[in-house]
Amino acid sequence: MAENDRSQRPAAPPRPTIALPSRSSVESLFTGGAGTSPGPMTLVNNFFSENDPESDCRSFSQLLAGAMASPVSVAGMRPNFFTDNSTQESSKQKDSGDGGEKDFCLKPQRPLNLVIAQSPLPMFTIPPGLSPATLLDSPGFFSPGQGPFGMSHQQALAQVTAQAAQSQSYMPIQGEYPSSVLVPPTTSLVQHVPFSINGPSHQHIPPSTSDSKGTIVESSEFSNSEQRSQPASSAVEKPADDGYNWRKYGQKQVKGSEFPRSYYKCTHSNCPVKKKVERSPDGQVTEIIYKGQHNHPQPQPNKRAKESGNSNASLSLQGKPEFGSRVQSGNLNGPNENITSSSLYRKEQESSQATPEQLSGSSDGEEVGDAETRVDEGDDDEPDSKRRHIEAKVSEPASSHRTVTEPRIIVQTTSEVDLLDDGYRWRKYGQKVVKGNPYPRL
DNA sequence: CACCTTTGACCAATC
DNA sequence: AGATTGGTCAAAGGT
Repeated sequence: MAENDRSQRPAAPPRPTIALPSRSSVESLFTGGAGTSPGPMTLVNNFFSENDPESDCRSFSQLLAGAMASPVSVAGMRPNFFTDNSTQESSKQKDSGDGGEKDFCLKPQRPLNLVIAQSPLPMFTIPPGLSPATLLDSPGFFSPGQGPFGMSHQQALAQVTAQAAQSQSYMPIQGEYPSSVLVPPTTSLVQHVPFSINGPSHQHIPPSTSDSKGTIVESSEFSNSEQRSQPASSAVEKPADDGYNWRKYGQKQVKGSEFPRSYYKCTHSNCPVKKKVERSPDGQVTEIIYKGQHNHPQPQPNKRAKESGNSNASLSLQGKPEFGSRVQSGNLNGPNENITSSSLYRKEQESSQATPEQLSGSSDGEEVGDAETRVDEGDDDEPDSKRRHIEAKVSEPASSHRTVTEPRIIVQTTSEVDLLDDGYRWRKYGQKVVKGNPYPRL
C-alpha cells in the first residue's frame, strides 16, 4: 500500500482520454452561446448554471433525478420530469419505465447540486459507448433551434441521461448500481450524473435502511430523516457502504472545512482507490471524494456484510468510484492510474453547518466554480493534483437551498484546457465575438 | 490474532 | 526560504 501511495504522488495523472467528436460538433456545443467558455467545465457549467428565476428547479440533482426517474419524459424534453417525494419512493416503479411527470420543481426537498470542479484530473470523461459527439449531437443537448443553451438544464440533463442509458444499457444508471463487477472501468459524464445523484438511488433505498451503518452516507444524502435515524454510526465512522471495503488511514482537519476529513483506502490488495469523507460531528457525511477506480470486482455481499456489518450491499450509489476515466478496459496498472478519475459528492446537510464557501455562492447552486472554484491553470501536466487545486469547491446556492440537505456533486474535469479534435490540448486565453461570425472566436 | 481506527509525525506541494 | 496545508505513514491501541 505504502508503495502505491508513494508511487502515486510523483506519477502524473494520466491524460484524459476523451474521444472528441469532430470539431464541428464540439464547436457547436461549446460555442453555443456567446461568451461561453468552451472548456469542458464551462460546458457543464453552462448546463447547470441557471438563473432561471421562474424555475424552482435549480438543483441539478433534481434534474438528474428527474431524468433518471423518467427517461420518457426526458426524451420529450419536458421540463418537469421530476417528481415529488412519492416519486422518490416509487422510483422503482419508474425504473420499469414510467412516464411519471410530476413537477419536481415544486418540491425541492432534496435538491442536489452538481458541481463541476475543474481540476487537472480527468474527471469528465466519456465512456466508449457514448461518444461526446453523440452527446453533443443530441438534439436535446444543444439544440441549435433553441439557441445557445436555450434548453433548460433539466432538459439537457435529461437528454444526456437518456442517451447514456440508451448507449450503455449495461450500465445501471440508477441506484442499483451493480458496481464494479458489471461495470467496465469506464466513465462518462452521464454516468456520473446519474449515480452521483443520489437522487435516484435514494429511491431504492428502503427508508428503513438505517440499520446499516454503512449506508449512512448515501442515505443521508437523500433524506435527513434517514440520516438522523442512523446513529452517528458509532465511533467507527465507516464510509458509506458502497460495496467495497475501506480502511481508514488518516484523518485530518482540513482548512476550509468545518469537519475533519477522513481518508480511506480500498482494502482490496493493490486497489488504488481512495476516498475522502468529511463528516459533521453528528455523523452526517458532508462530502465524499473518490479517487481512482477499483481494479477488482465488488466484494461479495456476505463478505462485506461481515466486515462492514452491513448486509445491504448494494445500495449505493456512491461508490461509483468505478467510473473512471479509463477508456481502455484493461486492468489498471495500479499506482499510475489511481487518479484516473474522481468525483466529489458533496452534500450539504445542514444549512447551518454549511461552510462559508458553500454558502457564499452565487444565486444558483448549480453555478459551478464561482466562489471557490479554483480554475486550474490548465497545465495538464500537472502532477498529482492532489493539492488544493484539485477540488474546486463550489459555492452553494445559498439562498435557494438553505435549509435543505444539499448533496453536492462535483465533477472534476480536465480544466480550462480544451480538448479539441486535433488531439492536442489547448488552453484558452481569450474569446471574442467576431463580427459576422455566429460563434465567438477563441 | 487479524483487522481496523486513532493520531501525531512526516513529507511534499503550494503560497 | 519559510510557512502553510493536504495527504500519508505507522505505531499504538481497540475490537
